[in-house]
Amino acid sequence: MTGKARREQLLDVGRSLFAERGFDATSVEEIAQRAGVSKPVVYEHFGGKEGLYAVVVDREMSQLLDAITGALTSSGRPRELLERAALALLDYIEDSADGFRILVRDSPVAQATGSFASLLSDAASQVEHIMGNQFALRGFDPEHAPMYAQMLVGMVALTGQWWLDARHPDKSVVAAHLVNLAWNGLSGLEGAPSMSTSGSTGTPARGSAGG
Amino acid sequence: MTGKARREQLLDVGRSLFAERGFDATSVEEIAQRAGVSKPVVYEHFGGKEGLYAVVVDREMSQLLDAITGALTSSGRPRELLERAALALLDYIEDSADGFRILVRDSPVAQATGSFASLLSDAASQVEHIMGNQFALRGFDPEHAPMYAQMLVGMVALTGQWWLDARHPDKSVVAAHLVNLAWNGLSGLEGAPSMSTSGSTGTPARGSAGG
DNA sequence: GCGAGAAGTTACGCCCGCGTAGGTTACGGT
DNA sequence: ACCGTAACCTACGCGGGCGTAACTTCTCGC
Repeated sequence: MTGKARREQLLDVGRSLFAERGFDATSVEEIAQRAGVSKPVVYEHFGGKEGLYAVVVDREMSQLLDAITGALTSSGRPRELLERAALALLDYIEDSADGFRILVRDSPVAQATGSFASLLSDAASQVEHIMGNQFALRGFDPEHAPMYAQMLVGMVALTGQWWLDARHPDKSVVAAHLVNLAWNGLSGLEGAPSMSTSGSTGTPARGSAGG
Repeated sequence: MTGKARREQLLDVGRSLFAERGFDATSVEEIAQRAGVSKPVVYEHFGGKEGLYAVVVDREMSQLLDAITGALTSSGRPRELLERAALALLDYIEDSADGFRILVRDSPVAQATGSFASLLSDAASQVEHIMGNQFALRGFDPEHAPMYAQMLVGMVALTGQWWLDARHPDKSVVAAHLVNLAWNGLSGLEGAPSMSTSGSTGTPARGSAGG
């Protein structure tokens, strides 16, 4: 097998194992064994366990970050951006679940350099920028923008983490409900929200429930 | 030193170290050393590293869970319950930061039995119950209640995680803004929300000059 | 004063998993 | 035919950290 191909295979195997067991509990021996080779091959390609892990994390990080950044920097009203960003995350989770598991389940290595927390704060700062503008328009204290950004990011991120296992309802429905909550709040919740891209209908009932 | 006292001391030292380095990276040797004793003492009291860790996690789990459950099962309108639950979490984070760090930073051991994820899903199921009632009153699909519960819990939890390091603004302000977003949504956001009740630990909400 | 037991110590065995040294096969160019 | 190189293997050194065995105070209650 050619070196390049072997390298990619090892990355696949490593990603899968790291997702399943975590960094510490995964041995180089096991990675090699599952790839059908012996240990030194791994060292040949990545210089060690941390090297392989670093590449895996780096790829996943940039993939997810690109998707989210793309969504947040596209043109449209803030509500649409939020919707796209949520959907981007769910898309990523759907077809790269292992990668997401790795990012969520930090590691001693990535802790310092680039962890999931840093990715979240990166996303949050983008949201923060958008919100800062809106706050300025409405005359709110812009100092609170970071906090609200954090709340939104947290809501989306942990909902994604939940959906990772639940996988139901469909991601577009989840995204619609996320936007529903974020936009309308519990007091003005719509019963059956829909994506803004496919038209907006619903029951806008801004009456307080009391109770 | 008496056995009971030594046991408590080891728990303190262990909590601190586990919070700082994580489970794997913390050695029994180090725990013993920082407590001013030798390794076998730890084994005498807890049977091993996992034993000590289990006790630490169990205490933190039940402490936090009790606080949140207490808030969510108290009497009042749902909005007040949310507010109290958020404040309960922030209270816990404030005076037990190390414990919170441990819960967040799961471990290979606790993964199966009781991890932070299980605590979240526990909290979520309580929220879910409350929301199910509200959904029924409003004629919404109750099947979506778990999802909204997850969103709320996620929002609060990750905001707490952010506040763990930020520590600003004051926790009562954070709670007020959490409720603001959850209740009013971005479209109906208030500029300077205030608590509907005073803080549980006697720290009253500070009125700040809104923009 | 003196045994009993609680509290603690030093020293060791052992396993696991990382990383490396040195040898083996296959294949393309000359 | 023959050398060089790329891919790969078996086998080992080594360290760290868990858990334990056997020995030493220290302090009571009598």
